Amino acid sequence: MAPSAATSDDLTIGRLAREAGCKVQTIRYYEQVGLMPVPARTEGNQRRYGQRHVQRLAFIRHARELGFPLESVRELLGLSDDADRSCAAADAIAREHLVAVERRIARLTALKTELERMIEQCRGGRIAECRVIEVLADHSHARCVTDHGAETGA
Amino acid sequence: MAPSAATSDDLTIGRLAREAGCKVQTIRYYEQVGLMPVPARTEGNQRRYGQRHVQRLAFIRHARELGFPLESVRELLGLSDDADRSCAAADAIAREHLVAVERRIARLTALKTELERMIEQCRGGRIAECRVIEVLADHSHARCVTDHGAETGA
DNA sequence: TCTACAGTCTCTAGTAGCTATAGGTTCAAG
DNA sequence: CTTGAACCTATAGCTACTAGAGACTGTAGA
Repeated sequence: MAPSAATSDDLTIGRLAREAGCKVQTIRYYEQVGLMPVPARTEGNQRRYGQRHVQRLAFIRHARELGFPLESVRELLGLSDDADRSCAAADAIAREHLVAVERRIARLTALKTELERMIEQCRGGRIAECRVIEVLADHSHARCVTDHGAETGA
Repeated sequence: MAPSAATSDDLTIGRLAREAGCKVQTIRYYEQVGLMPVPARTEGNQRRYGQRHVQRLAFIRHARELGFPLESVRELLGLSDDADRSCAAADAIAREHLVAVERRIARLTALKTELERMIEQCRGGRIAECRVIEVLADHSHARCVTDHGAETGA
């Protein structure tokens, strides 16, 4: 066989980013926090990547797209490195994440209901009679369905 | 009538926080970013609050609990100060937020489906055959339902 | 070989919305 | 007068990036 050029590290960070569909900065960030291994460098100090980097980055990005926090991604990566271990741990991480997602959905659904009620009741008059403002100003009179807790961010 | 003691500014920041169900730091933060008006101070430089502050903070907290970002809260507060204006603007803000919430629900529901599929297929063997790891490692084989975009954070 | 210029480098700061800590001061009760 | 809880300011930290400045590298064309 000829020496495989396929595994040589010849991808620039820009190309890797394009293949993974993420930003160059993001890759550098992953390296910084230890999710991506330190790559080879050219004499001019530029990073060069190979196939293992492509795969690793794909794994990370996919996990992120599924909403796993970086800390979980880190654990999953660690697990995936050891092919013989039981996959119970990976399963547990996925299940936990699923529960978290379900909680967020429930929370957002409650918010949605309340927002709909609020908007529906608005008759489009003056602020003084505005149902939206009114509800916000007075939680008790609004007799909110939920005691809507902490989920707030975008 | 007796001079109303009810409107004098005599609440400490700690008491205000307890009434609003938020942290002391949060109130100071709201003051810093201009959502809460600058309160009176004692000779010893401690903040003292009155009823208008209680109401304003309740408004803010309630809007936050409904998931409005601070920027929207700011606008809503501005609108609520002018009782004669049309409430169309307030209505628009609420509707926009509702749309955002609905988008997030849709996104999370797609994630939920995919996580469920992934977990369900896991037979609990070794990592090498773990469906969870496999799906993460290889997006194409996983034939994901969604091209699940950007919603990731907790 | 020289020159452009796109791409890369490091470092720093910014995003949202708080939360936590440090080190010091004030208030109210005993 | 003393104690201790609550208050003060200022700063850093959280997640997961993203954007920018200012300098350097790699490569294609003349």
